[in-house]
Amino acid sequence: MVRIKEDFLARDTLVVAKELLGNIFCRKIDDKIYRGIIVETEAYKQEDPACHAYRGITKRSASLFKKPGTVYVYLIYGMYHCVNFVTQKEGYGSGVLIRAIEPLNFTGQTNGPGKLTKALDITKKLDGYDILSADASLWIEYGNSPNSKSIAQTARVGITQGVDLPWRFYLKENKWVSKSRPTL
DNA sequence: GATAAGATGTTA
DNA sequence: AACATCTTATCA
Repeated sequence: MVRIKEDFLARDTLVVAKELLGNIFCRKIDDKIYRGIIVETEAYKQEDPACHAYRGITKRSASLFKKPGTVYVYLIYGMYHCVNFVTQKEGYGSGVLIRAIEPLNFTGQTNGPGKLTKALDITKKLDGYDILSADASLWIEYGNSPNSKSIAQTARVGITQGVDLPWRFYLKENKWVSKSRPTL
């Protein structure tokens, strides 16, 4: 039950995205703690056209520029929330999108970015939240480090820019990884 | 103030 | 493959 600290997140976003795999996503709701293994992530950096921080700081993306450990939650397509953890350093807009987790002590649909936020009641109320604070209701604990051979690296899902960047990481043969999208 | 596009999920 | 559905960004 050791929580990750700022030094884990204050590194290159690609490294953080890869190393978050296998760690435990924790969410406390009404004194119950829900835990799940992070099985799929994507990296987003400021100089990447697909990143919300690409065109500078805006009202929506402001949290991406805060210190490592800040939560960035936004609404997509008017109906689904997506959750990110901010990385690197304050003032630089970057983060890791959590796309899927494997539930450990609860049941729920968590094999997609919109589904896992719905299952764990993650909404814009948590945007700008600090997961490193002592009384956090959302945080990450160290889990089992996956064998490097079990990690797959591919292009990201659901974007129209920066498609050539292989910045998506997931655990091979894990049934909780999100399904590929139909052609747009 | 209007408009277009979007880091998705469900259904058929 | 189509659609549900609405915030945000980007103009004017």
